Amino acid sequence: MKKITIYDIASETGVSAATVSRAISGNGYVAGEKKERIMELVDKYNFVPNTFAKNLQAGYTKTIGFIVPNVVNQYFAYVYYEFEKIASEQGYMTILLNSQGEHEIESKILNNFLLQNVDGVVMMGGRVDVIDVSKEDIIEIQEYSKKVPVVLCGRATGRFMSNGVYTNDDRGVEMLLAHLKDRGHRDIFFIGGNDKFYPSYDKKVSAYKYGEKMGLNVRVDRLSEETFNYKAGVDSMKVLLEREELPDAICGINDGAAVGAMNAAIQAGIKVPGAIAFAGFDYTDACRNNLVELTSVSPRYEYFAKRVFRRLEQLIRNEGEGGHTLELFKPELVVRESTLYKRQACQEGIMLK
Amino acid sequence: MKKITIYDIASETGVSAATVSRAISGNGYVAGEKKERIMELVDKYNFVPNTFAKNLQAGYTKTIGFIVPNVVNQYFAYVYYEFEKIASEQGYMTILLNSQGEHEIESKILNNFLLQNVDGVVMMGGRVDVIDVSKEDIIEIQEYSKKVPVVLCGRATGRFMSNGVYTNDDRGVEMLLAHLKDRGHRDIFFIGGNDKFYPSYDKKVSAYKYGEKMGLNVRVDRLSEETFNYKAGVDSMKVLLEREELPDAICGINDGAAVGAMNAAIQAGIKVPGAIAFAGFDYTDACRNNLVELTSVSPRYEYFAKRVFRRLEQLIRNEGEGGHTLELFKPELVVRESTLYKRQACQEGIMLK
DNA sequence: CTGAAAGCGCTTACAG
DNA sequence: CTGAAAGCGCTTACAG
Repeated sequence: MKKITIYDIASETGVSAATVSRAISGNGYVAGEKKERIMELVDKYNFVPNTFAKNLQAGYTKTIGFIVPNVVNQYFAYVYYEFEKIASEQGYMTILLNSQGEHEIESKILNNFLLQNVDGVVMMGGRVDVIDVSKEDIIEIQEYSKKVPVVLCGRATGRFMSNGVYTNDDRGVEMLLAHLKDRGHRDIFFIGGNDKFYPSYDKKVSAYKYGEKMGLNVRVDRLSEETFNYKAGVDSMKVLLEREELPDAICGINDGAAVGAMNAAIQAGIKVPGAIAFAGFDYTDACRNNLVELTSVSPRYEYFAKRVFRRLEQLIRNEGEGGHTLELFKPELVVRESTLYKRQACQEGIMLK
Repeated sequence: MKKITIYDIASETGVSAATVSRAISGNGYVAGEKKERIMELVDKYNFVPNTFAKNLQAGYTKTIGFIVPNVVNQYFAYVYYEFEKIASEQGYMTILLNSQGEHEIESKILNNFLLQNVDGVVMMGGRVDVIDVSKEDIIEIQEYSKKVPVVLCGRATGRFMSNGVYTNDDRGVEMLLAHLKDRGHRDIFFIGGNDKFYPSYDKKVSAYKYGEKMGLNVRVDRLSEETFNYKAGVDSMKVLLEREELPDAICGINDGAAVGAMNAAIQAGIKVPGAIAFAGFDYTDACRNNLVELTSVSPRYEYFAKRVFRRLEQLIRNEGEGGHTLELFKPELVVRESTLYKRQACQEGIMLK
């Protein structure tokens, strides 16, 4: 089964390859009657022009490489989903690869993207977020960013001399604390995460900063070996339950941790919503699929993904400012049942609208 | 900034382009000293051979197109994650696109994959699972499967004259019912899903079949406008709670529905685990991230993905049997807390190990 | 071990 | 409106 080419169509129609090319691509004029005959054959043979030959001319691939630690994590799945949607609309295909957050795998993927001649690369997680990156990991990205347009989804991207687009976590924490304060909460406990990753560390710093500013009693203590998952929340809550006094509100480093803590509290017989407020970050499905719906800081996935795409396309087109830029955008606080009670009202058992 | 080519390297080294090609690709002999000088320049210029020119020769892309309705759904995320892992190991890149289950989007994606010259295509969800597909949708896949190797992840793939690799849901239902019977349950209720999709419809048929075979009182009734999510479970449970008598066990069409039902039961003050057993399908994180861990039928993602990849590669290499094949494989029952009690023991309030 | 040359399949000024 | 021809950047028999 021989591959059909533009030449086969040309000879069968009795025209030149150039004319066939024009007829198919729509660039240039072709007599109506000739065009019809050509298109008939295209249909008959299911002819599809060879992209390589095409790209060899064009010099671009309309392909974007996308790295996440793991799509199974819904945070990354949402960002990718939205990104793919806008990229597809703009005629780009997206290659999604999972790095498992491992720097060697990242390197391998980056290299493969290069060999694949992707037009641009988006990278999330892994070394992008690691506070204590090695010199080599930094240099690799610096060099890489010279070869192909790169957008890193993270806050600390200046060190890579690359471009960053990310949620303004500082604002997110501020909004959440303001909301909790408004509900009358004073003792606020942050659980989950660790100090190795910026998204986690930054929230801690912001929590203390705004806690002080707002006159709240904020405490950040991970309380578990686990870090970014449900179990981290369960473990942490169990530790807290041992203590003489419980906080007014508990914030998880992400929704998973928050829901874990909330469920552990429920299991211990604590009235939720009510006796303790709970909140998380990321606004994943975990917020909804639970006994009590969780208040969460949403990165606004669609908007996020669009900003990433827009920046990447600028770079691909060589538009916009050169050098490396960092764009941070404000997240959105989604208030749900878990923080519906006012501290006061809660003590009296009254639920607010 | 001009693109470096093999010719630039050649002239700067004073050798022919052919020699540079040999040095870089490793095909053919090159004098050690020349090779060194060439590789130095490759390093200096960060030279990466143009894949199009390469592929134009080779005739393949080492690229696979993968369609899912939505990666945000963890079932698909797990399959993709495992597939990408094995595909990457074998030197393939995977393009992941979301169809939202819409047939027009599927068509568009399929066409783009063709233009992209992918070596093969994997398709999940959408029309693959729809019982009442249109003639056109069927023909499209039939024709498509002639142009490029395709593996459909579904049970009813014969109609597409294509290749199928899928979980044996019939066995899954059988295993689950056998387990529930073993625990002493007789009245078993299946909730969620609908009759439009095979994975849902098949489970219903199997449930009745094995129910009868095992002497169980099986009932399948979706009880909700919602179908495959948490809310379907919550709604269904609320309906059941209105009835005079509750079943011994409730099975959700997937984990989400099962957890929704379980949570609604807990909220209504029913003792879980204990008074009612709960189970789901897919073994997603929802099974673990909950007050009570859920028993679930796992598709064994890694194995699943490997079978899909293996079959696709056979097709790409033109190995294995021609014609269209359907491979079904046995899932695995993962037993957890939610079905730990025996019916009898539960009535007496004793938990079993 | 190495170079000249043809070829992969398309596109696009150029000249009519 | 159309054809001949060069070119995109690489690879690979072929002949030394």
